[in-house]
Amino acid sequence: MAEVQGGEALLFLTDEQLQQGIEAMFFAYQGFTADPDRILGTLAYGRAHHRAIHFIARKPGTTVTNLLNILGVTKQSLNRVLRTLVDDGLVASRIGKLDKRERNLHLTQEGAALERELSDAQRARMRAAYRAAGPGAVTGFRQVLEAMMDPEMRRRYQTLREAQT
Amino acid sequence: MAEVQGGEALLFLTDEQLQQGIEAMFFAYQGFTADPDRILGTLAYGRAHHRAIHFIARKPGTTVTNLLNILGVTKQSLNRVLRTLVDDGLVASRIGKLDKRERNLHLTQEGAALERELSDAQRARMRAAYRAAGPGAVTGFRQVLEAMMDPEMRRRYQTLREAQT
DNA sequence: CTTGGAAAGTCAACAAAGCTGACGTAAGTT
DNA sequence: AACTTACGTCAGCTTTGTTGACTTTCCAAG
Repeated sequence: MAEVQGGEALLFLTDEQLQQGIEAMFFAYQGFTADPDRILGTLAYGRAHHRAIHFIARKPGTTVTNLLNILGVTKQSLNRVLRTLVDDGLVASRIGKLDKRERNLHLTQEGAALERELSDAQRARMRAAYRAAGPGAVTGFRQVLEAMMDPEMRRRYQTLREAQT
Repeated sequence: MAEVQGGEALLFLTDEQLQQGIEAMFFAYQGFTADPDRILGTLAYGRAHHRAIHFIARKPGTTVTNLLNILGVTKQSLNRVLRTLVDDGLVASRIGKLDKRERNLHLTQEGAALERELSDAQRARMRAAYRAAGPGAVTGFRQVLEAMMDPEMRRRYQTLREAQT
């Protein structure tokens, strides 16, 4: 019976199956970061810069504190990265209009160009993976990933989804 | 028609959808490593130690070079981690019987105990995510992850699956 | 059988990026 | 006026990656 197949996955979640899921995450994440890493390697930037650029592009005008919460690092760590990006003219940090303590972060033209280059590479891989796995798999993929997040991060992830620029 | 749904996911892969997949990977990976990181934080170990322990447990007697290929780091980087594990009595490094240049790596009782603690935490989260997402989602999850890997890594991943101790 | 190269592993030094703690300044809030 | 928040920075430490130089061991060609 077909029911056995589905039931099996739910009821007989062997340690071996879970282990394979864990290893799949590990190897897939390597692939996930491989293309941007290659591009960044040629410049003087790392993965931390990519993450900052990504989320500034995603939510233009976002504040430092907001970025901090999304990335889950300390402000000292983020500041180091942000400073180089501002100094190099990839990111503009403007004093907030309403609350002058805040800094609103935007990508400059140059920053947006790098963002596009990085995103294009990563999206191309994601697209290829989606295509290879098929439409049904995509839904499952997203469901499991979402369930794997910490509740706090899931909230932020969903917030990003809603705020589609 | 139901066909439209499936077709849509394939044909209308908007950048926005791909972007969400990318962000899901990012946030999910944070959750994926959160539990082991918490445990490791109390000890003097980090994520690199976890990875080494994991794959030694997975393939007892494996060599340093093999581990190197799986982890995708330099041997010097791995060596540092390995040395502390050996010094602390978590890993046994025995000179190879056939080829004395090789070292066969095994977990000691103490090492196996830590491995179990870490694995249990990570498996628990994976199990919870699988349960929450449902049996159908699990297949899709694995398919997309597998498609996202570099071919080289996919080969290694599949090798691990076959060699179930 | 020797010798020369390749492979496995180790030591040293450096870089990226995370962390904590302390402190300063400006701007809101009570 | 006192408190809090947002941001930036200095200093110092840790983990984990990198390259370069080295030893030991193995194997194969001469």
